[in-house]
Amino acid sequence: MTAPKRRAGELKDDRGNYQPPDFGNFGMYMGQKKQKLREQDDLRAPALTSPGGSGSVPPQIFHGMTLHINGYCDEMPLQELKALILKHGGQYDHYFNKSTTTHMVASNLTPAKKHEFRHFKVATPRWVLDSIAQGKLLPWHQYSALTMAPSVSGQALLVPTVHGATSSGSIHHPPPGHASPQQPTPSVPAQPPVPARPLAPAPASRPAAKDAKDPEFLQQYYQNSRLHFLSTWKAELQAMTRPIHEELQRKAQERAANAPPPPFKVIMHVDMDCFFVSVALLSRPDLVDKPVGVAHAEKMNADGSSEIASCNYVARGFGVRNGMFTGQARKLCPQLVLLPYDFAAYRATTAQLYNVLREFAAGLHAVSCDEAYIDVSPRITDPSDILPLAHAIRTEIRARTQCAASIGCGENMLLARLATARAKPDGAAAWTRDEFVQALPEIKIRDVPGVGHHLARKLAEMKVVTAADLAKVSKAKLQAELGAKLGETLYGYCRGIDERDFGHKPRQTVSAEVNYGIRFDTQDQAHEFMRQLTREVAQRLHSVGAKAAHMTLKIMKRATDADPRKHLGHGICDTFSKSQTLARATDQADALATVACALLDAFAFAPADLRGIGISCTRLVYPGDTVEKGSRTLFDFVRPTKGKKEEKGKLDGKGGGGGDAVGRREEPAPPPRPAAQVQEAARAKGPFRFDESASSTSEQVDEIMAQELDLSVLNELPQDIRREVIQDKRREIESRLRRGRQQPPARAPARRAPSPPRRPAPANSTARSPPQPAAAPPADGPPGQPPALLNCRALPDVRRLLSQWLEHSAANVSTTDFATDGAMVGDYVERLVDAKYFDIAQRVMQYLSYLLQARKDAWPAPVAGMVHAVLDRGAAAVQRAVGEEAVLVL
DNA sequence: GGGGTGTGGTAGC
DNA sequence: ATCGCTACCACACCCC
Repeated sequence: MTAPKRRAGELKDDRGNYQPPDFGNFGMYMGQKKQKLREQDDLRAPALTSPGGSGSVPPQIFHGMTLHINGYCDEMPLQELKALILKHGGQYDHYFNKSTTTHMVASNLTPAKKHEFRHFKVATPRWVLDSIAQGKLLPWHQYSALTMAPSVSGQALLVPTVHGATSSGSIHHPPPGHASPQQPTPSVPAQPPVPARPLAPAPASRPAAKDAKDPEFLQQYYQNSRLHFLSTWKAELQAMTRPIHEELQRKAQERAANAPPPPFKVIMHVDMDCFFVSVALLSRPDLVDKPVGVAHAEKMNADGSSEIASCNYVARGFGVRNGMFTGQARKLCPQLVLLPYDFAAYRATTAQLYNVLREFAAGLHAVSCDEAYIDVSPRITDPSDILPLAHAIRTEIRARTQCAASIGCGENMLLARLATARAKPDGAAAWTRDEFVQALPEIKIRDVPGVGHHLARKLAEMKVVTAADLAKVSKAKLQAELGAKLGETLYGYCRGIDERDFGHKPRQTVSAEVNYGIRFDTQDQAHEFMRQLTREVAQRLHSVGAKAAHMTLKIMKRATDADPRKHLGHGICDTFSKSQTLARATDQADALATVACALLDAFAFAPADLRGIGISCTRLVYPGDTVEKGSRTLFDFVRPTKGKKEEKGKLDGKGGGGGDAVGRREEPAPPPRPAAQVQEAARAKGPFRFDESASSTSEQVDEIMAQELDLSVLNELPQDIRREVIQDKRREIESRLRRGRQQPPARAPARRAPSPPRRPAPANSTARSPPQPAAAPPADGPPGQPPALLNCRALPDVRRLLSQWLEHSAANVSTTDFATDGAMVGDYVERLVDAKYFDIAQRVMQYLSYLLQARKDAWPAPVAGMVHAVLDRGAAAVQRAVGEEAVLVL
């Protein structure tokens, strides 16, 4: 407990909270979007990225790139430079972010910065301007800002002018084809090697964190871990593609209404070929026909023990494989070229890939950053359509990403997936079930989905090596040997049967673990690391809008002294886990840390034996999530009945309160009423009805509980006693609240501390006059009434409806049909724009942005996601209508 | 037979 | 050096 604290969080880049100066009317919304969502923008706005769109668009030379401007720019105002970048297809990071920023622009860098960004692509503004002038992307390294003479004082301490300019080779970057295959090629060809380190410690740059004792370790580690990248990016992708999938399905169903149903199901499995390497080769075209791998490696030596994440087919020809250590790979292939990771570039390419997919798909299921399933059934009328379509998709992917993709096709995910193996590299293949069954002997059991290392060995013992062998085993035997479920699944698989579908479920787990660099001498160090890790987990919980009611600690403990090569790896370990139900659901790092440390101590392991630590949070609770299944969303209450627009909906009060732990009684269900009356009723009750009643009460109670209960004490109690204590406390607080609340606050749900100041109306608008009807149509607009949202036409009514709808959705996540609801509101915004009610559209969007900002802390992710989706649609509609890129690219 | 906990396997480059 | 993550599933075994 004596270890120094309170610094680990500081370096976290604060991606939120950034308000751009002014970028048009939608700057507010666009600017407030987290950078994290930039990929989502890309995913959602194909019009922005598709080449050959409208003729007036300037050449999108920075397409797929994300630039960050560091410090001042000598040549022109920053805003102007930024606008130029955006106009030419680039994205912009207000803050440098290692996982999204692809290039940095800087006129000059301090020595410390030079060191800090020594591995990064940093070019001068000239690069941007010259590229634009020439209408094409010039090689950044010819404009490297890292090799410019330092223009600030203090560099006398540096060795660099010598090093930086010459030995770094940045200015005279080896031209294509230069790399000598015989020599151990420097492994960082795409980026300028490291200038010499300052002799005196520069304040901004510190030595790389070695192990988990270092307070910077976690941050640095996650920035460099490929598996962390893969996992987190996958989770983000799935969250992003969920609404897209539902939108695609909705559209497909609409179309299906007046068209014959697709004659059969066609699923495609799209997979980029050796993804990391393909992306790396974009900046090293000279290496395309050389053996190349991607790995961590400053220098290439024979005993390198970093893992090769991805290698190209040339390298595979030498026997090099993914996952192999670099040293071993070098023995097989001395001329192997190793390139560094470039996570930001992978992100950019992924976004482009998914952009293509959504244009072709009627259903989308993200598997990873380079791999997805799409349902293309509606595009197929005859089996002979399948492969041409696959090739068309491949062609489009190549055009947009410059990388090769392979596609497998089949009637289900299994057939598609296994067809891909046959399609690779750079091809397409399709399988009917019969063809698949014919091919069983050629399918190695290890290639069957769900069969990993362990299972393959087990099956080999049963003399099962190919899928054909598998098919010979009876279902009973498979189930006896492998378990009921797995046996059943595999029995079906080797007959071409796969029941899986594109189910997109919300996340049930949020976890973080580190099994590398864990080296502690004292338990205090372990505790300090635990605090960092819980801080990380808390942040992730927060970002998905969940609290956790249960936590599991996973420990890897050294099993032998043999820690052969990877001296910071975990080596051979035993793993242990211990879990604990929390006194109440929380997303607070401190509370998580208290429990995690207690769990760790309960193991009583020697700190020096620890090799890995993981924290996993489950039983996630989203605000107001305690509703019983089967209740209805607010929209059921005003939603037109299936199929018919402008019909009145049913009123179903059951879901209204969004039952909660406090045990509030449900309201009796009033009889159905026309929507207009519903609106009247809603108005009478005032906005934020749901907040004031159920969820806010429960949140308030939670809040007070959090303050008044000592979690660490509570956790010492036996479970049943603990439950009693908690329930007593709850009752006490509730009654206290009831007594203290004579007249409920007008509209002030209890909220966590750091929420933005509440404002009655959207930011920029002048004082609102609530009861007024909507603004009149614009002078140049069409005559007549603006479009309505469920009979609400006037702006105040629309606002009220939106606010109720969102609060209700937030309180009923499990039963809300986000796709339908989001689509309905999205349609409304589009109709406003299409009918040229720009001012109303703008105000509606501003209001949504405002709600998003003010309430995002209280909203579960799907609600925020849905609002984002609506805003994205609105923004896209405005762009179409107004035809201005600059407004929106942000 | 309904709940819990702890363990282990798999997937992506 | 070197960056061995993370979500989900299924199971065995325990308790009542």
